[in-house]
Amino acid sequence: MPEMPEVEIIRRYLDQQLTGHRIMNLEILLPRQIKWPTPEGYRAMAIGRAVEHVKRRGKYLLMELDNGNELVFHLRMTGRLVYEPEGQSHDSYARLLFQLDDGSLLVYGDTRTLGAVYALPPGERWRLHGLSEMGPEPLSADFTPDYLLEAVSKRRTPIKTLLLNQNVIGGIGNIYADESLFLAGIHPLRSAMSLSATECQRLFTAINRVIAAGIEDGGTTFRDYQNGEGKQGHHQDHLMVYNRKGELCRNCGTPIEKITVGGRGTHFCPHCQEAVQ
DNA sequence: CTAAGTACCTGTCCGC
DNA sequence: TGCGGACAGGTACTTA
Repeated sequence: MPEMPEVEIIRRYLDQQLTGHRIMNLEILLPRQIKWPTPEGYRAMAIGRAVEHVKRRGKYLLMELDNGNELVFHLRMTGRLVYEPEGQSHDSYARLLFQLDDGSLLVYGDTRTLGAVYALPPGERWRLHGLSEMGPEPLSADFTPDYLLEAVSKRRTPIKTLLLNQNVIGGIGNIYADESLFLAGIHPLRSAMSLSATECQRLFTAINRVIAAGIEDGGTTFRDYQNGEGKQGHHQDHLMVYNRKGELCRNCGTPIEKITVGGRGTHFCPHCQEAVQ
C-alpha cells in the first residue's frame, strides 16, 4: 500500500511518539508476518528494549533500539503501523501488538498479510536484499539527473517499469510512478533507453516534485493507507492520472486511459504524454 | 544479466 | 440479489 511519502509520514509520527519508550511485551497474533528471525528470536530481540529513533529507507521503516538492533517493517500492500496512546487496538486485522512502558500500544495491522517484519542485529542488513541493494531515493543527494540518465541508458524496459524497480530508485510505487510520468510528459511505455537527456532531466524534476507533494499532503489514501495516528492522507485529491480512468485530464480535457505495463495498472493522458517511440 | 510469470493473501467492485 | 473473476499503494521466487 504505502509508497515512500506514506512511509515517511508514518515515520515522522512514530519517531515523535515512540522515541524513548520501552517495549514491555509483544503479542504475536500472526507468526508468519515475522520473516526473520523466528518469532521467539524476534521477541527476545525486541522485548525490554527502548526505541531510539524511527528511520526510513525507501518503503522500509526501521526502528532503532537501544541495544543496536533494528526492527524492520515493510508494509507491502495493506500493512499499517498505528500508535494507540490508550493501549487499545482498533484494528480488526491486528497482527502484532507492541506494549510500551507507558501503557500505550503500537499495532501492526495487515489485511492481506503480505507485509514483512524483521529484527536485525547490527551489520545484518545484507540479509534483506530489498534493503541492502536499494537504489538512491528521490529527494536525496545520491539521486541526481546524471544518475537517472545513466540508469535509463542501459535498459530497454518500459520507463514505468524502471521507475518501479527499487534497485534503480528506492521508494517509488505505482501511484507516484504514474504521476511522475504525467508531470514529465512521458508515455509510460517508452523504452527507458529512448529518453533524451532533456526528458531525463524533466523526469528527474517531476519525480522529486511528485514525491515532495505527496509528503506535504500527508500521503495518498484510497482504501487502506493510514498514518501513524490512524488518519488518512490528502494527496488523492491532487492526483492528475492515477485512479482517474475515463475522467478528463486536468490539463487538456482528454479522457485518462488505463493500460497494463509490467503487470501493473498504468494511467496516463494520451495527449499530454507523447506517443511511444 | 533481463524478463515474464507466479505466488503470497483478503476484500471489493464490476459485469453478467 | 448472487456469483465469479479481475483487480488492489508490493516484492520475491522460479523459470525461460
